[in-house]
Amino acid sequence: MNGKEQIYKLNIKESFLLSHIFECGQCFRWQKREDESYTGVFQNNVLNVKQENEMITFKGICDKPIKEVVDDYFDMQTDYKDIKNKLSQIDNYLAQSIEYGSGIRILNQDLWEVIISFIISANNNIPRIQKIIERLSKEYGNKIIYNEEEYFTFPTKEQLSKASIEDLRRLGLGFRDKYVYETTKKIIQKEVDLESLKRIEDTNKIREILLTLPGIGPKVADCIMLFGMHKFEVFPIDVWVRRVMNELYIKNKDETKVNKKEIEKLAKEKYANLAGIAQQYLFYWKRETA
DNA sequence: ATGCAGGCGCGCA
DNA sequence: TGCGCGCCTGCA
Repeated sequence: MNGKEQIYKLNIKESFLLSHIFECGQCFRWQKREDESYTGVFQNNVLNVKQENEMITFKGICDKPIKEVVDDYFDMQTDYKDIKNKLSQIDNYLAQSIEYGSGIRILNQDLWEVIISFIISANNNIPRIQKIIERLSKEYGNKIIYNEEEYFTFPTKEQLSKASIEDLRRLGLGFRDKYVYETTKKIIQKEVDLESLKRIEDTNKIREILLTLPGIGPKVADCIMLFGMHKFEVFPIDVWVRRVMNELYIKNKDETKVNKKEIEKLAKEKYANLAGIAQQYLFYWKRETA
């Protein structure tokens, strides 16, 4: 199947909008094209996705049947309508943000890629994060040709372990170079084994383990669990979420002084086991309307 | 041009 | 435990 283009069409009525999915902050490797379609690389796949009304066309190079690849990656088995109904009943603020980001879905991304990507995201801006990840992929990933263009897979941990701290610095990672280097080493040596990590149920236990990796603090750990492990109950708190939670509920004059514990408590009480999804709607709404 | 961007790790009370 | 600070880099 490798090397040959596959096509898959799908009719979706709701809870699927490419701009919401790719611009809610969960992924870094999807580029919008002139025709409003998006092209991206994930695992060993290069995909172009075009949405026209309710018809969505997926095409590209996959190492498995494209339907399987798409259904898994785009989280087709999860009923977002049901989730949105539940969350909308919590309060009007959330209902409003859900309406705004109604097409958001949490992608099933590769855990390893998410770990490295979110270490890179620390104190960084999105264009630069994207550029760094592209350079890493071009330097250490595998080349895939599609429509006569070159694409590069995100490097495996073995591929990335070839990079020295100096190599990483040269690729523009800045002070995160040593975090990526050390974390890669720890994962290669199975000081943290990603396969066994995936089998752990308790999110607090997973977080505890992730926090032992350099460059991973509370926010990055929660992003990794939400985007790389589909843990819907975690609530990553970054500046935007702090901002929106303060504005909606806490109303402190100085948002930078808002206690993180207070936000955590609020999220748990209000959103419970769907806090992570609520976070995505709130984050997207606040950031897009800022 | 200085400040800032989707935090982390460190040192210090 | 909790807080303040410095940090690579690129871009406005």
